Amino acid sequence: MVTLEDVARHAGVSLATASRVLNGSTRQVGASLRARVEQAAQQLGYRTNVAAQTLARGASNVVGLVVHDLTDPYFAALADGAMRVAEDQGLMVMVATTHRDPEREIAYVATLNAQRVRAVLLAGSRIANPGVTRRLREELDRYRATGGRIACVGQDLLGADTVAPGNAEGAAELARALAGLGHRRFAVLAGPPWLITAQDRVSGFTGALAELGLPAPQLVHGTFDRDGGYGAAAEVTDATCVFAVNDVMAVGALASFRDRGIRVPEDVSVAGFDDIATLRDLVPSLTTVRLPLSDMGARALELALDPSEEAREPRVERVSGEVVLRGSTRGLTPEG
Amino acid sequence: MVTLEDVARHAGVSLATASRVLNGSTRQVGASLRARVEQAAQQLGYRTNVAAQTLARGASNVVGLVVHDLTDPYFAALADGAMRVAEDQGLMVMVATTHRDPEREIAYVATLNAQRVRAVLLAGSRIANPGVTRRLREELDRYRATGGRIACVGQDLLGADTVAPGNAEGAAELARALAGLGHRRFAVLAGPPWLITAQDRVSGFTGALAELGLPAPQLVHGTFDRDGGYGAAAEVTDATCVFAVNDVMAVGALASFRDRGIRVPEDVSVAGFDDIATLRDLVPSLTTVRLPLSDMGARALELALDPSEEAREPRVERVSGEVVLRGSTRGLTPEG
DNA sequence: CTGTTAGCGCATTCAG
DNA sequence: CTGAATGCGCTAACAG
Repeated sequence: MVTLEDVARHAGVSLATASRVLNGSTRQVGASLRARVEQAAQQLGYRTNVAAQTLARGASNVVGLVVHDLTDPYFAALADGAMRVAEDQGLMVMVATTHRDPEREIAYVATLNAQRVRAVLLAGSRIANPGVTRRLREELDRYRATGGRIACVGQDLLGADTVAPGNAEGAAELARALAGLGHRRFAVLAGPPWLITAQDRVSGFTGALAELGLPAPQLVHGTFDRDGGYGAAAEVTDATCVFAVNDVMAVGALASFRDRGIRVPEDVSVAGFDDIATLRDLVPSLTTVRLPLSDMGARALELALDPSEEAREPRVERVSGEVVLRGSTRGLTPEG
Repeated sequence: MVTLEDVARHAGVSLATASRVLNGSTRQVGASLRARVEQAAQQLGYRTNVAAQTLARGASNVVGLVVHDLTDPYFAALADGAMRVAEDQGLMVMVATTHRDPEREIAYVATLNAQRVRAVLLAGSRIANPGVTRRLREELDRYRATGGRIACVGQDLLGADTVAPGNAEGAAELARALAGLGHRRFAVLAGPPWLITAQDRVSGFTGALAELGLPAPQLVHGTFDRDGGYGAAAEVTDATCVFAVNDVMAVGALASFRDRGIRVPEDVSVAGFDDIATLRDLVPSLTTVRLPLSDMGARALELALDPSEEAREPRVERVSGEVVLRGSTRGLTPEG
C-alpha cells in the first residue's frame, strides 16, 4: 500500500508538499517540485486514502441516498438525477434501500451519519406513523447537529429542505380532466392507507370530484406496486374510470382488466401517476400525471448541498405535475 | 462532535473498553462496564466515525458498484441483488453510473480504490476496444494489488471473478425456438457493434440460424436503448420475425411497428432478451430470454467477497437464460 | 477483564 | 514557496 509519504520520499520532497500537489489544496507549489511529485505518484501507483483524508479534513466526499426500492423506476429516476449532480460536484453516492421498512430507514440514517456523509437525501413517501416519524427526526437531528445536511423528496414532514411533488394538486387536476371527458363514476386504487403520498393523491382526487358535485369514488386499498394495482382492480365495481395512484399500479390494473376480458379504454378508462419513462410505450398508453423525477432528485441534492442554509427555515420547493391524457382514458358521451 | 473518548470519559472507562463495547470486537467486557458505556453512548448521541475506524482497521465496510445507467431496469435489478447481499453482510454500497462512458468507468475504479472499498462490482457489457480495456485492467490491477476484490457481471475479460450470462447460448436457443415456430426470414436489431453483450447475442442468434440452414438475418445496428430499437425497427425489410438484443430495444421496436400500423404478432413477430420485470405486462407480452438479474448481481458480490480466492484462477460462473415464448411471437404455417 | 500506548495516512498550522 | 510537527478518532497489540 503506497502512501503519500512514500511518494514524498520518492520525489525527494516533504509530506506537506506532496499533499499540496496531489490533493486539491489552494496552496501553490513550484512547477519543478510539482512535476516530480506527480511523476512519483504516477510511478508508484499512488491512490489517496480517502479515509485518512476524511479524518484529517473532518469532511467526506460522499453523500447518502436512501430510497425504498431501486427496481421501482420512480426511485431509479430520482437516484439518476441525484447522481448527476453528485458527479458534477465530484461526490460519490452511497445508496441504501429500505424496501419500505421504516426501521431500516432510521438505521441507515444512523449509518450514513457514522460515515460522516456530507448530505443525506431521503426519497420516498413518509408514512403516517407518529412514533416512527419522531424517531427518524431524532436521528436526523443528531446528524444535523454535527453539520450534516438533509433533503427530502416527498412530504415536508422532517423539517428539512424538501422537494415536494404536488400530489394532491396533480390528482385534483387529473380528476377534473377525467370529469371533463364525461366520467362520473370513479374508482381509486388507493395504495396503502398509511402511505402519505398515496393519501395525498387520493384526497386530491376525491376532493376535486366533490367540488365538481360528483359522487365519491370507490376506494380500494392495496400495496403500492404492480400487484397491488392488479389485486385492487379486481374489486372495482361499477366505475367508468379507474385512477391508480401510481403508474406501476396502473400497469397492474391494466393487466387485471385484460385478464378478465375487460377492454381499456372501451369498457373502462385507467389513469396513473408519475409518468414513468419505461412505461411510456405501453398499449394503451397511460394517462397520467407527469412528474420531473430526475430533476427532482437533482434539485433535492442541490438543496442539501447548498450552504446558504444557515439557521433558517427549511426550504420547500413544490413541483407540480402535469396531466397527460393518453389512450388509456376515453371520452364518454353523456349517456356513458 | 462526540467522540469515543468523550463516551469513555463519561462512562469512566478507558478508550479501549469503550471501543470494545461499541464496535464489533470479539473481546469481552464486563456487564456493568458494558452497560455504563452503552448508556453514555446513548446519552451523548455517539456515532462511530467510520473514517477513523477504516483508517485504524485498514479495511472499510463499503463496496463499490459500477453500472452504466440506473434507470435501465437491467442495471437496477442487478444493483438490487447486490444490495441485498451487501445488507446481509452489513456493508454499504457506493454506486457509480458511467452512462456508458468507458473513461468514467476507469475513473470510478480509481476513485473506489481511493475509498478503499472492500470490493468493486463492474456490471455491464465490456466494449470491444483494446486500449480502453487495457487501461481498465491496469486500474483494476492496481486496486487488486492492495487487496481489493473485484467481480464482474458480463464478459470474462478482466481477469476477475465473473458472473457471465449465456448471451450467445440464450440467443441461439431463442433462434431455434423461433425457427421452430416456422419463421425463416429474420431481422436482428443488433445494438452498437462495439458492445460485446450485443455482439454475443447477435452471433449466437445468427450462428444457430446458420446451423439450421436458414438464411442469415438482416442486421440493423443502433443504440442499446429504447430509441435504438425504435429506429432500427424502421429499417427492417422483409422479415417475419425481429429479434431485438434486449427487452428495452424490443419495446422501442414494438412502438415503431405500432406507429406504422404494422401489427405484432400478426404482421411481424418480435422477441427481446433479459425478461425485464417491469415490462412483463406489455401487450403483446414479450417473447424473450429470461436472465435471473437480481440473483446475478447478488452472486457477483458474493464471489467478490468470498475470501477463498487466494492466488487462484478467477472464477467464472455461467448463468444460462431461459427462453420464454409469449404473445409477441406467433407460429407460422409453412406458407408463412 | 481492563487500561496504556502507538500508530493508521493525511491536512494543516506554523516556522523558515 | 517549502518543510517539520501536530492531531483527526479509532483499533490493536501489549501489559497489568
